[in-house]
Amino acid sequence: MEALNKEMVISEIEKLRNEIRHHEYLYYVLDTPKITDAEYDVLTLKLRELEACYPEFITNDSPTRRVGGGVSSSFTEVQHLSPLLSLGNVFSLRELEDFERRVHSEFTPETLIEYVVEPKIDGLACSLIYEKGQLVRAATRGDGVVGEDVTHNVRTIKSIPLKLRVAPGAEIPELLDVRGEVYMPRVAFMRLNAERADKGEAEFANPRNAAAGSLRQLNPEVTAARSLGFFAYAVGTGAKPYHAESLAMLTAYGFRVSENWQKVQTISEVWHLIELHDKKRRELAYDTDGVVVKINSVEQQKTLGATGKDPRWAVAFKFPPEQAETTVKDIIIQVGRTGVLTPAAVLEPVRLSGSTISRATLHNEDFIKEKDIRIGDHVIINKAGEIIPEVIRVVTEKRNGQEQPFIMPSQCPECEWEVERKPGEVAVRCSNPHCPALGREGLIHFVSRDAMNIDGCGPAVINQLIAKGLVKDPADLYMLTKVELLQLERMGEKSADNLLAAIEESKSRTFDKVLFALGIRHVGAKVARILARRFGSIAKLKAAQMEELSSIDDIGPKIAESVVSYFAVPLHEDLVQRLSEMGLNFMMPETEIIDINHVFYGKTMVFTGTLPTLDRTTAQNMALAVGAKVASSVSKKTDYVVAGREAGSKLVKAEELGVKVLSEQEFLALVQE
DNA sequence: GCACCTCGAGTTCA
DNA sequence: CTCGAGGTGC
Repeated sequence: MEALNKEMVISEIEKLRNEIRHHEYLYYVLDTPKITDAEYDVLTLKLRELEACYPEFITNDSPTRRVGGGVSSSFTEVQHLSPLLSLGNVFSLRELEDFERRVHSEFTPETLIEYVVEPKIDGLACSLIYEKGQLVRAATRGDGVVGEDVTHNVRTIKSIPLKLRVAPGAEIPELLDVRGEVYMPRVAFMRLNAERADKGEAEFANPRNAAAGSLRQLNPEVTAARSLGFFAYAVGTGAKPYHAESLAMLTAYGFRVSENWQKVQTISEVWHLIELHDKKRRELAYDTDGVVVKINSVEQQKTLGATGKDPRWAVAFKFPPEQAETTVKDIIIQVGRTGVLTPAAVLEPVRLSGSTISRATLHNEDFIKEKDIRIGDHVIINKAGEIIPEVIRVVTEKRNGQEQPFIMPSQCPECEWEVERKPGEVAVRCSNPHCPALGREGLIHFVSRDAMNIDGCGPAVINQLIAKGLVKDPADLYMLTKVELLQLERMGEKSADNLLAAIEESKSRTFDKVLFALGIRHVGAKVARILARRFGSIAKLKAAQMEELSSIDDIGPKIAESVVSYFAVPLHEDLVQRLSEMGLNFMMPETEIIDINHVFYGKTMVFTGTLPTLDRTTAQNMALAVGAKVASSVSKKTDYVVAGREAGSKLVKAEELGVKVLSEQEFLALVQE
């Protein structure tokens, strides 16, 4: 009796939930509501009451549970199941045809290639993970590999099903990784900005920024009130053999998929669709910034592969960005930490896609010459990648003859030294080793996030420290006292304590960071790490000669020369000495040092088959940790193949080529030596 | 010697 | 984000 009753309640609740889910689907996904808002409210209220009576039957996928979990204090990082790739951009028919040519060159002439063309929503990419049909995690794109966990906010988006729509009896996928774009409809954006303006809060520049800001709310209730939408456009894990099938599957599972996608076979058809999308984009309720063109067949996608970050099987055609016209008031010169003189245009401030632009980089002398940019010119600017202002061209018809051609100064604006331009180089340099710009910019680099990461020490503070004569080089930072800091403007007790603590804390940075912070030419974050791990200590690095350095992978003669000549300067030697006395790390932890005598050092290794105890990534990481290179296919350059069960063709090839084959056991024994 | 990729360096605004 | 330049593979 008891059990029967319980089942009746559950079935009643579930029936109600499904009804609500269906109405949400009709309203938010299909845009064809069958009931009024009031009727919808009645249904949800009824469900809430029922759930309140039987809290033990509340499930996480219930439509009443979109907002839950309360306010959190931060976002955690999550690794994507497979990377969320970014797409290469094309801006013209010509570039689109180049794409077509590249694709066709990989296949025989008679191969049928189908393209799927879909609008590119201007929002932010997210990955939604469904386990057994339930939404369990949502993450932003981040750097493509690791993103931020925004599950609690994404749950509030009503066009995202908390539970996949699966027909009764149909199979529920174990794991599904849905990729799509979270966006804010234009109406919602305008309403939000109006509200913010009323409250005297800063307005968002565009719907995309608003969507991003809304998704990064710590309180999901705020997100829920922002009426965000979601378009699904791809499947990671769980994809079908054809992209078009994956889209159809997403539609069936209850996602909103752009209804305007089409499958075509030629680039001229693609171009035709792009023109159509461009014409129609103003009529849509949301912003689009282009059109995505993908190869339909996943098998063909795999053949094409990826180059670095971008897949070779898809491109994003970008609509021409917003432009603005303004005048060049002046051209100024900035001196960077390497002594390069960089010209910048001072512009008459102008609004452009949400912000006011007053400056634009002009890169170098050649750029100005090529575009013939003169002081007083009218110019067209846009924002490259929606962020960085760029001068596109001069409006020559508006010239009146008063414009001043730009002449690169022959002296450094900071120290009046003669500047030089080496043959074959674009950059003009001030080579005064005591140029104040070098010291200042060097310090700014030293404290920057990827180097010593000293918080509360921005350019404003650095400039004051130099002006007051408190700091001349990075080592002086570690001698600062609170009394000295309090002399600075806008520096109170609290900020001074924080800054001192941040400086102290920076002493824990590892050697590779310290090496990068020194700012040796051609030694960026990556190269610094390679050098730090290869030599282990500053003493060994200093002792290294040209040949030894340039024999290292990724280090060529230029970098080697730069490193050797850096340490040959007494001033630099002295700096390193003092920093070392201050307690900075000039040694790599033992575990991070690469042993060049290790059997696998510099060897190319391929892992294949199922290893008995390790998973493949772990094994590969172990190999990388001792300085091996991991490759995916066997060639005559391969030194070792580590093979597990069901190793297949790679093992056969290794045997053919006479490459040494190791078992997991042998690999482990050798790697741990 | 050339093509391709990766890295370094400089960059804007809120 | 974009450019130039360094490094490497063909």
